[in-house]
Amino acid sequence: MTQQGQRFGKAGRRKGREFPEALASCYGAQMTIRTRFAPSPTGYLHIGGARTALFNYLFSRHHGGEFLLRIEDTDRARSTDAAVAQILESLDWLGLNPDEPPVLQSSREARHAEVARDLLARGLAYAAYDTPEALAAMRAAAEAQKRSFRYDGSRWRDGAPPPHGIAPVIRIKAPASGEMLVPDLVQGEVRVGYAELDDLILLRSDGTPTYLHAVVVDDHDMGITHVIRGDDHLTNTFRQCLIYDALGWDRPAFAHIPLIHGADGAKLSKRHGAVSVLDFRDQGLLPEAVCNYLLRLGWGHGDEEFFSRERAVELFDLPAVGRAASRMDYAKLSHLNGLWIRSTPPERLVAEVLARLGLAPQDPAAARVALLIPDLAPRAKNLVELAEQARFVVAMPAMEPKAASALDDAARARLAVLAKALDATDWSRTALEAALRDQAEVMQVKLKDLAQPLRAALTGSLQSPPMDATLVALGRAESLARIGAVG
RNA sequence: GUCCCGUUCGUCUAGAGGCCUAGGACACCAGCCUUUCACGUUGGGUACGCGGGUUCGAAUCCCGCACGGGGCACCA
Repeated sequence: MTQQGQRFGKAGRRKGREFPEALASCYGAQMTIRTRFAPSPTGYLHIGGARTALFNYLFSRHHGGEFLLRIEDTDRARSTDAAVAQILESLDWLGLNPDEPPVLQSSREARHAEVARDLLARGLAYAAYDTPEALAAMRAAAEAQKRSFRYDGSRWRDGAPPPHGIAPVIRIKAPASGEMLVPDLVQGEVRVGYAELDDLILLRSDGTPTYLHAVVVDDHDMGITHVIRGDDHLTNTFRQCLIYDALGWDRPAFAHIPLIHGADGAKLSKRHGAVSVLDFRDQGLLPEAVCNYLLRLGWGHGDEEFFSRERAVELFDLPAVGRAASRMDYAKLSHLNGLWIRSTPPERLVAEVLARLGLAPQDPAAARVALLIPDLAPRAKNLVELAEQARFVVAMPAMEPKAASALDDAARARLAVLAKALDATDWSRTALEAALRDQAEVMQVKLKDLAQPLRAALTGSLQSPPMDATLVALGRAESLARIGAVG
């Protein structure tokens, strides 16, 4: 059995999904897998889109294929250059850069029209002369009779004479009976009666392509082998297959992944909190954590929770993706981010923190930050917190009330003695810790009763990394100055 | 309304007929560790939507119901 065969052996029967032979063979065939992410630039890249992009990326990488990007900007009124830039920036931040330059759908309108006209010439599509008003009336009539609306273009199909003064749309001739079967790598076999599908519009009366048509033509021309997208497109797939079939083109494999919902189970929107990828970046999340979290939404691998990009590429495959929508859980994202912060090289964290504190790398305070980061990292859930916690080494902050109350007369007296002892100590963590313990013993107080006042004096707070680390980061002169300042 | 899809702890999930007195993670609670706060660690409670089948045996297969989501544009 080949490696491919084994993989499909497990995947193909997962969760009761039986994949048809055709799909199984295409899955194992020696072809280069090409996936694409195709957002429309009408707003920022949100978390749902990011996951779709991630799954496309991971799937193509897992199978040694390519990942492409297409900007679906055919809706000129709503598309903006700013949105395109934001999407590109978001994908770059997530580390999901396409293997080829992005394709602008708007640049391909001539090709879309050409394909539609070809269908028309071959008698597989027809011109329809209904006005928007007439269409609206038909829809209203259907609703009044409580039956679902299905466009009936038999007049034009049968060659009724074109009326004057109405620019036609081009509609496809859909089969009237039978059943369409669409194999889906996530959903299994999905079927629908042709009677449910009507003659959709390929080209609008102004000659521009509709979404359904443009997508089919572009995916075909770009050599897309696997269309992976949100399951809000599932029923669109039937309509697109109508076009593929009419054209005589091979249909790509489809995979419709479930949507992400907010904590209340409703479609994710701004009121649920941060949903834009760039918001997550600004809130101090690491791209690795965001991808890790997104990967675990709707997909799992045994008890594993922590996935590097490499590990994700190694393990990810479509048949293991669940079919139910999942809810966004910010607490878990935050936890994962903490995990990632703890496993990120300190140099990178230092760079992030310096940027957030507005410090140049050559700034004297930058060195103190760098010294403290390894001890700060386990205490922060995100980069914003990390930067805030490092701020005290740059300049002595205002004393917190609780910290101030830890500095009573007795405490200050102890600090004065401690300062002398420290000044006589080698400025290393081990020596400083020993000195601290020695002094506590000499003063006959608990270490805590010496450490907390010291912490208050040094950081203005009652929470910080261990005192030896803090003293080293601050340096001898600054540490003694801060102790002196409260005496 | 109609078509399509779904339903395991509060949440994300493991689970492909016996390994399930249902496992892991987040969150929550309690203990330990400790120089504070974290980190770490130990333990705890909480789930197979409901009803019928099939089977010696079902979270797993089938049917129905309920509930939820998505689509039904000259938007994408």
